[in-house]
Amino acid sequence: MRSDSDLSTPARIRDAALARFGTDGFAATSVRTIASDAGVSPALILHHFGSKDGLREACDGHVFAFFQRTAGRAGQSQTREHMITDEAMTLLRYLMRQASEDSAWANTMVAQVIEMTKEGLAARTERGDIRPTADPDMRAALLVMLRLGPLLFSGAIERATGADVLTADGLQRMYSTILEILRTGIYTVPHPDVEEDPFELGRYLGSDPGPTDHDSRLTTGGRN
Amino acid sequence: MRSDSDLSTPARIRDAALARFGTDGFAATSVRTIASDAGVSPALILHHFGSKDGLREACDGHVFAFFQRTAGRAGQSQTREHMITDEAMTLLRYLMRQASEDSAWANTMVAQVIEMTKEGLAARTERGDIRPTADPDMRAALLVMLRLGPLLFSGAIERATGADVLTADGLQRMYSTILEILRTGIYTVPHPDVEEDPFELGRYLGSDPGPTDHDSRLTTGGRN
DNA sequence: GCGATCACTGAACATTCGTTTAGTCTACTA
DNA sequence: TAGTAGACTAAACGAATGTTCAGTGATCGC
Repeated sequence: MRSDSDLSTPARIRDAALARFGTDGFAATSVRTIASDAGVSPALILHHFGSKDGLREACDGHVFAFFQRTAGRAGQSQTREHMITDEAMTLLRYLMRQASEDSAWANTMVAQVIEMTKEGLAARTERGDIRPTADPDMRAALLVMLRLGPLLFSGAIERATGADVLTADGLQRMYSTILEILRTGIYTVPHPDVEEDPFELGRYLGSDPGPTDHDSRLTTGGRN
Repeated sequence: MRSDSDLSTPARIRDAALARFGTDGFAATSVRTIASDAGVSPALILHHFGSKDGLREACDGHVFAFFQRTAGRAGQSQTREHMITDEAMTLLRYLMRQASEDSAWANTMVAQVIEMTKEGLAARTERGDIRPTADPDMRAALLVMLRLGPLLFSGAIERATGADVLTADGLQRMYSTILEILRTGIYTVPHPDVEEDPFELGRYLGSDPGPTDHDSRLTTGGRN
């Protein structure tokens, strides 16, 4: 295990940026915040990376390089361990955050992940392990979303389930349930009546959690 | 169909804010942008809502009121239509965006959606329609994520599948595939060997899509 | 007609933002 | 040992941010 101080200064800055961009988003994170996290001056960041955008590109590059590296070890893993390391989780979260903010690079990257997932599923379908589907692209996309999307909603998921999916324990619990769903689905029969669908949005909302008086302003009009 | 000009000015401002906050996020959206969208001066927004935060609370309240209203019509829908209206989609996207930005209100709201989904699933499990599960909370959370999470990743999904999940057609295609997964899962046998899991992250990444020179800065050092 | 009220705006406010500049300190090289 | 290069910072820059303020014009009750 390397400690933060073992890293070069640019790498320390980049890691601080990755964490902040991943949790708070690009626009909501200031250069000064990253500088403070990394223990350097704001000017040094621009000295090394040219601009805030340049820093983001360095983050993109680091994410790509990391997965490029781990991709080389794919299929050679000796363990049954599917767990994500803390480092990979930070990078995946950054990637998904960037995609949610519609970064062209991140969108293409996620699309590639979906593509490779589709290919993996197709290969196993040919071998008979995986069911064929009417829409392989969409199925692969949804499976990637199911696995990586929750990284951006850890707060809501924790409130609902008590599990923090950003920790190893919570992630394990999530993966178990994902596998359960992918094994048998959720219906007892393959062709259920979906009319009474549990996702009908109308029945979704309960009591208002907020401290706000909400729409009242729209009727009382202004405040002067 | 009402047009924008039929709405009161505060409502028009609020709708512009909902759209912008939902697509770009709260921090990345300026009061001036919303004012321009709504065709008013920035000062008027603060006249009606007090602050940018007050405007967000009004958005929260509107989202809550909308679903509170449609919840009253739950189970009474005469059609088999599970489609989301454009308005509901905008509001759901706003809600998920807020949750992804860790808004306490949105997190609680999404947690409530998960809770009600869990209750719906439990009731149907008792009737024998839905399989029991070892982790009802997590399953409900994942189903909600599967359905609503993609609203924040429409760009990546479109790049991978060609379907824009923010339109009725794309959404229909997504829902069909979700139902397919929930009917039978993806495995041909209920207890597959998950060691060779299609989600293993190592095999995920292909060629770099970016125009960036990436990590090179970290080794060449600075730019001066 | 008159005062009050309220929707609404232009201009300015203070703060924060990303960025630039000038300069210090350290380390290596000739 | 003089000189150069690069890591690094304090201070300031202009632009953008959220917000305030003074004021205009219309509407309404009296």
